[in-house]
Amino acid sequence: MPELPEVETIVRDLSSVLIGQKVVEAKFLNNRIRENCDYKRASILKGRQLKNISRRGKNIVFHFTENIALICHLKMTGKLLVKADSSLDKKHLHFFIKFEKSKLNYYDVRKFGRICILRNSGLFNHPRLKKLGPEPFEITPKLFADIIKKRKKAIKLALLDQEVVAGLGNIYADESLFYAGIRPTLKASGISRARLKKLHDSIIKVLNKAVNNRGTSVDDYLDGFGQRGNFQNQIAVYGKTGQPCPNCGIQLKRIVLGGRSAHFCWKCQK
DNA sequence: GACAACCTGACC
DNA sequence: GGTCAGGTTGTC
Repeated sequence: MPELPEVETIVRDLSSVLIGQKVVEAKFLNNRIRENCDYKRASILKGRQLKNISRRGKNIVFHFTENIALICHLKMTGKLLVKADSSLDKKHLHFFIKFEKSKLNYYDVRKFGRICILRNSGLFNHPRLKKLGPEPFEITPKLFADIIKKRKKAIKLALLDQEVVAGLGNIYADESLFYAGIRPTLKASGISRARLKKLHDSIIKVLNKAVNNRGTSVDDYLDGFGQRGNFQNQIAVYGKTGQPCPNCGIQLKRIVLGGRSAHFCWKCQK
């Protein structure tokens, strides 16, 4: 499940190979993943050069010459690989861009992911980018606390809300709350500024560590080259229900919050 | 603020 | 055969 560190890893992988190359061919093989944007046909990309690839929250943005951009959100099971992976079933290949020297393939078992090709002028106003909160790495502890203080819902749900902070998902929200010693059910607005400073610090540390480990392959996440990440070996609480807390040793708990599982230590997180 | 919907594969 | 996984949108 790609969150900020996984998406960041993919962006770096793809950038190292694809930037500067011209598009030879591009095609949607399944229209379900195509969003209704400016351009329905991927062939609009033909002949254009890839200038840059960037990340905003969990979105990947490809910038082409002549003011064309492509936004991709991987949702749950989307994968962008710079070459065909023989271990992935071809029936899940839904989009591709053939460059001069490389081919970029989009696989998605569940077809939740979305790809949209649009003019640069509309990029900023795309509904998925427009409403995003700040990037965790670009926010001061004070501003982070200001934003959280305005939210009345449970802190875990505030962290998952992309309009609050962009890029956190279930794994890193659980991990950050564990290191900050904060229970996921606490009302966001009631948490002290001192504790929110610690939470901000935990988020930065966890995300940095995960990026340095090329993401978490707890399920089926693969980077841009089809390789698994390494952070799953360093997870403290996510998916560890019933296992001992790495801090105090009592059994970790799982509750359902906002329809999603939250994993935490009953003793260390108050 | 809760919850269904979108999908499929993995697992019981 | 039923349940679960979770990012995001849409609906009540």
